[in-house]
Amino acid sequence: MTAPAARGDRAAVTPATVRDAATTLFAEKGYHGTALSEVAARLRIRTPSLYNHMSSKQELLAEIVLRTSQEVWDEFGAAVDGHDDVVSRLREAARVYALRHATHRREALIVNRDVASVDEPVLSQVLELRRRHERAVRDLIAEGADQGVLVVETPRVASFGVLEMCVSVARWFSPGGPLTAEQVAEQYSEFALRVAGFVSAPS
Amino acid sequence: MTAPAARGDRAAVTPATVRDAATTLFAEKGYHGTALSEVAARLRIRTPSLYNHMSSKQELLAEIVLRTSQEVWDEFGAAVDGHDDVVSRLREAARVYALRHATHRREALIVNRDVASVDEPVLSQVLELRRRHERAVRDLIAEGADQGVLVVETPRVASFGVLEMCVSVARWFSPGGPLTAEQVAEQYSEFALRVAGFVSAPS
DNA sequence: CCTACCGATCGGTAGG
DNA sequence: CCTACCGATCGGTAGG
Repeated sequence: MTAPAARGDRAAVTPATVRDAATTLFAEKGYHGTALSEVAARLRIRTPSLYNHMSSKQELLAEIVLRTSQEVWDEFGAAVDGHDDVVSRLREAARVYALRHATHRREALIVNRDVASVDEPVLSQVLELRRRHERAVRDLIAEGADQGVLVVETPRVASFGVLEMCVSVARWFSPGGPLTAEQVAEQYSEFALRVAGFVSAPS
Repeated sequence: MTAPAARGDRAAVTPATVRDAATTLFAEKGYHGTALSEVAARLRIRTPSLYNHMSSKQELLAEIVLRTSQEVWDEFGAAVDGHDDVVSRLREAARVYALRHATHRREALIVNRDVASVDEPVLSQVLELRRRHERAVRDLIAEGADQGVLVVETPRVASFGVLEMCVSVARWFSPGGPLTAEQVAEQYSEFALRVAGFVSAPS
């Protein structure tokens, strides 16, 4: 346990910097595996000082998870907007979802690992946003199957396959790797169409 | 905190029943989110009595994770064995991997959530087993691409897509749902071939 | 932003 | 298998 450094060595602490430090540590060690003393140490302050910028550890988690879930739903809407055909809508939905999981890896890992630790009433809000997103993608695939442009046995299974494949980008992608987040998202949007049974040259 | 029930109300406690109770709770609440007192309560005994059947909480986690990782690698070997062509090998590899994640959901959730909490030297053994499995699947896809029976931009990306898609079955599959584990595994093995760019009727 | 401190709970041990 | 108990650590508060 080292003492905090002198004033000049540390940046200003704000609610945003506290949330950012918590995001890094929750992603790395999990919500229950992270002590607030570790969050404080990252910011070079003492644990009680954190309470000038947040109200509780639970609030930090709830904010991270709710904000992320809301952004996912908003991005989905923006992505499918302006595309009329179901294949383009599915492609864009998968692209933005995969892209987010490459560019917001920490938040994605927290949501997928610790969403069950979020207290009510936020938990219900988060689950509702997730359900809406899942439903929208499932409906997209079902619609494509009805139109005959997609070929799937079970839309529900295919939609889980597509969505969870995109989610998992957060688990292996590295910003320092050979591919950019955009390149990976592009490949994954192609994977999504393949899983959904899209054939560019129908027979 | 209720007292343990009378003798006749509880089954015999053994190392296996302790591990099973821990598996259920670790999967549900995470390793750090689970107290040994909860494991004991599930077995209707007091916390110190657990130590007659295990040596530490960490040992429980290490056993679950190592055993599962070893089984994944063994199953992969058995699945590809006896198949000569790369497409059949990939199909069977994906099928058994998806099937395992539908039938061993608790263990899968623990491995994917808490593997980083496993202490050395077990952690290194686990990571080595995972690397071997990943490498074997990547090599399978690369080989198929070389032969021209699979079409992928980047074998590494496609192999992550395939593997992580199968992993995620553990996150949504329900044994009481409309599909059996075998039916889901069959669909996922088809998804895997689609992601890897297999076309049954080559042009 | 800090020191001092709180009650609660944790994993684990002693010793039957 | 239990009761009794340990030191350590947790999230959080008091009061500057």
